[in-house]
Amino acid sequence: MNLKQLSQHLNLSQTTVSRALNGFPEVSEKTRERVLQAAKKLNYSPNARAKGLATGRAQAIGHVLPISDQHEMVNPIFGDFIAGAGQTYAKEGYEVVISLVRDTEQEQAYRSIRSRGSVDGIIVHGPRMADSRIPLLSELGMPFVVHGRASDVTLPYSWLDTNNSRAFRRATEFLLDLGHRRIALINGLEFMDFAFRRREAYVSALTDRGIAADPALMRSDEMTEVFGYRCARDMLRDPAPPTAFLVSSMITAIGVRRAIHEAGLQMGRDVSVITHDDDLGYLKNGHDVPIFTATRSSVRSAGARAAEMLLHLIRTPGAPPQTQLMEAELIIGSSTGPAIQR
Amino acid sequence: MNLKQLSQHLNLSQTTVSRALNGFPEVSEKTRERVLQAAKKLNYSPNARAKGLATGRAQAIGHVLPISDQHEMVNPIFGDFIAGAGQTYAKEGYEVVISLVRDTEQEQAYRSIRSRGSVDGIIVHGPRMADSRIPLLSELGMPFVVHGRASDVTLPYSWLDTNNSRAFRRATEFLLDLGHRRIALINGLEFMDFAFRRREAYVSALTDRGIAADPALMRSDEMTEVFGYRCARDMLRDPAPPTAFLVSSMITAIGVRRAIHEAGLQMGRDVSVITHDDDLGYLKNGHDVPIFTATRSSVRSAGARAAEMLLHLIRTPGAPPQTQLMEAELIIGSSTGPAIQR
DNA sequence: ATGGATATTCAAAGCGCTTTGGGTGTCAGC
DNA sequence: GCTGACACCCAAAGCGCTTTGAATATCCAT
Repeated sequence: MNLKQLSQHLNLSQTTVSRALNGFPEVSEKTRERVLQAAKKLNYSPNARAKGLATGRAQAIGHVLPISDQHEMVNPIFGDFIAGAGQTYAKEGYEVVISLVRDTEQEQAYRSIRSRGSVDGIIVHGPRMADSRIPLLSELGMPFVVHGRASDVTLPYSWLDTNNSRAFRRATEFLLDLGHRRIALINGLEFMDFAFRRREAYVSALTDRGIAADPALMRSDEMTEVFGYRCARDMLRDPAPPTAFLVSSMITAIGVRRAIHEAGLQMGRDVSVITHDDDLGYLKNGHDVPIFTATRSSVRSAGARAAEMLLHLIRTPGAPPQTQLMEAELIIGSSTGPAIQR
Repeated sequence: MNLKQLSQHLNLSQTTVSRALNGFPEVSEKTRERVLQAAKKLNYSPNARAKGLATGRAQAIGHVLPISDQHEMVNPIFGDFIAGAGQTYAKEGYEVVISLVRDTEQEQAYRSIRSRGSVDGIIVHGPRMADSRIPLLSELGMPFVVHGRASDVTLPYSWLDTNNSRAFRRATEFLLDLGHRRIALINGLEFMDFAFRRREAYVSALTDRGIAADPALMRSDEMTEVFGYRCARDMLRDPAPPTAFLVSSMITAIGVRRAIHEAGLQMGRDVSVITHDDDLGYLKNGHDVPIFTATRSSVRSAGARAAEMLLHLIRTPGAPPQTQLMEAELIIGSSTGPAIQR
């Protein structure tokens, strides 16, 4: 069923039917009603491609996921992010198109997305410190919002980020206040902006209390469970083991906990752990009592908010860049306690 | 840059340029070369909407994710599935369009996807036992592949599934062979087809050995970490606790492990655990030594395979439905051991 | 030279929609 | 009765591509 058929069925012109469906004022209420009825009954909905071609709008948002070469995996927070953004999109009639792009093909991918014109805007995931995608998208004149920030990019752009610095500073200070002096940092890949900021905050919180950061206590890699396990296992075997771990994701923290248990220690008593918690739907940090002391920031609401920002940019051409910094809560769980001399 | 501009630039007709770019034989090698050069230099790529409108093909695949009303979450295996499928799609020049759809809006959503025509085929995720989407899509004449199966649907359709029955039967028998008699099943939601099959297999494996399944040892819910934790905690407090757990996902199994530790027990010695393992990139089951004894089946390769099947269906109209059953490996880890009388 | 393949190119129609730039009919005001 | 304003509706152009049906150029055998 297409517009032509529908309009013939109604004995109206395509113009009138189109206008009736799109809420234009110059069509009488009576005919509009008639058109809407018929459209519903005949299950008509306009062809997205034709509509897009005619209007120049795709009614779709692109999410470009950098795909990790090592693990061929998609960042597990993406599902929740899209669940949040999806709400907003659905409300406004936008679709989501995703492309998985390897690092080596990034630039080409963005250019071709641009010229294919299949999306009206883009959410940039996983920004690096000096992310070339940002100047590129600016140059291409395509609306975009970055989930995160790129510390080394100077030109203005829209972003939505968690206050990683403050979160990790507070977490570090919290551990210091508990008497911990040897605090390990199990971080994400440090060319990722969020991980860089977290490390900076951790290091400076230590330095401010007169403690030099010990490179032996700092690790950085993709945030898998196994990575957390290995780091913690190795460090706990050290003659001078850490008394606390600061971890960049729940999944990694679960690996850390596994290593702690395996070493015959008890988390929260013998060794403390603080993790960042993205508040993923399937991986809640306990229920009434949190498992981990954590810096919590919901990635689902970040998704919803980023989507709103992007839709705003799309609808208001020439709008100035939007930015938003979301604070993380420090949730006190049972994984932290006073430092113990061993 | 569009076709018209490009063809003017080259002093050729749009026809010739279009044909040159799309590899038609009736254009001389010399001009083809010239066209390709220019297209590259001027960074031309055809407008997807216009191309789609003209050809009737969208060059896009729809992934419809049922979104859980309770947790507003996207199934965590989705990321890996799409990572697998994405490889195949990218190779063949297809995009991925995803829609998040609530249960209540399923039918409407599929109809509108159909008539909007923004995708050429659909992957159906999370099939229920009597899934109405399957007859609907058949009726709409839209190519689709189901990730999983729907036991109660009789008409033929294409699917790709893990052999859940065999996997869970083997796992149950493995535990029985170790002397376990009180085996708990921590399952997914049992209106989901995979969960139903797993339960059937578990029950019949027990029955075959003369053991009646104990309803007190069977739970079913969304497969979160907290769910696993609660089930195990409650069951372990019971006067007649299970000596083994059969769990439907790694994440849930991690919750089970947490409850076991919290009860002061040791997994693999005091209590055994077998879990299904989707082999997610960020949640590998250990490295050299598996953490859990597990039935393993890679959801990433399922994605890749399902994508291939779907593309085949799209390209071969009238092709008979394709089906594929993937066997899960039984991986022996350190979470299982002989039953202990307590 | 000439007719017929063969190779190469092109103009124009069409995909399903929106939007421009009129039409027609009705009615109040003079 | 005539004009202008207003409400309502329509034919046709255009979005950027593919594809049909022809036209032109080239070449070989006659």
